[in-house]
Amino acid sequence: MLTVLCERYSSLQNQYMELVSRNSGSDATAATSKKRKAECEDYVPMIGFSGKAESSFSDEDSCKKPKDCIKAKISRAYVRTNPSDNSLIVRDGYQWRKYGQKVTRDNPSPRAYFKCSFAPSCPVKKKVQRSAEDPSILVATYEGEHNHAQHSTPALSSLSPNSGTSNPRSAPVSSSSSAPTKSSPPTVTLELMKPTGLGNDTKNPTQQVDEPAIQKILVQQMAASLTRDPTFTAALAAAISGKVLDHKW
DNA sequence: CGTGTTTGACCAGCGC
DNA sequence: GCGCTGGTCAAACACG
Repeated sequence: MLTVLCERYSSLQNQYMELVSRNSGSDATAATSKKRKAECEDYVPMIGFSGKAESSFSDEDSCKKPKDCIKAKISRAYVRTNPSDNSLIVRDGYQWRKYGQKVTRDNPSPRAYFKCSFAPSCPVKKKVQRSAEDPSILVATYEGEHNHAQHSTPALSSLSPNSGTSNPRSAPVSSSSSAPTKSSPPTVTLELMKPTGLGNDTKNPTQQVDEPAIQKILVQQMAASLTRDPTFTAALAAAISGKVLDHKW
């Protein structure tokens, strides 16, 4: 089931990338041309899975005007959530304090403004808004870099804008039942490996598992531990139903 | 009582 | 200069 899930995830991601690349030439540039000075990023959206996402980074190659980008590193993360969930909470391992919310012109859903709880010593800010195209996707824009370590849910470290892409050799699935904040309900994180990480990446034979039996045992153990977690099954059902709906493009 | 959220008001940048 | 818009402030409020 996980393999099928990965394959469908890959194909859906490819379709989404195609759509984005098609639209980026016309709508995106027109829409961003009227934006203010701070919005100088180009984005390569990467949709995550089951409420979590891979971050996309635009620090070095996106800013055409260096003067606009000196003050803060800007990155953006796309997070898939349950569309019925109205909260603008993106759990990325850091603790945030909300200081404002605003309805913007180009998007009917409100935009929430967060500061790192370590402010003012940590200057990082975060903006979270639902995607206008797909309400199930939260767009989190990070400004600045944390000058401290994460202090909750290290399992979500791959969501951090400063941590980069998660290591494909790390555990592909992690569950987190401990809520870092009182307002965040317990969730299950499903960080699926990309297809290249499943052992069929011929470019990097040293990372392949030599013994299929070990792989099989690992998969069985992961599946057993996951199926024991009722929150995982609920989250998986929600993710699959969301993907099915997304497929009707 | 301390901490975090909500929300209206205010401010600054930008285009006309 | 004026109006629009995004971003921030801060008092009021909620909650444990």
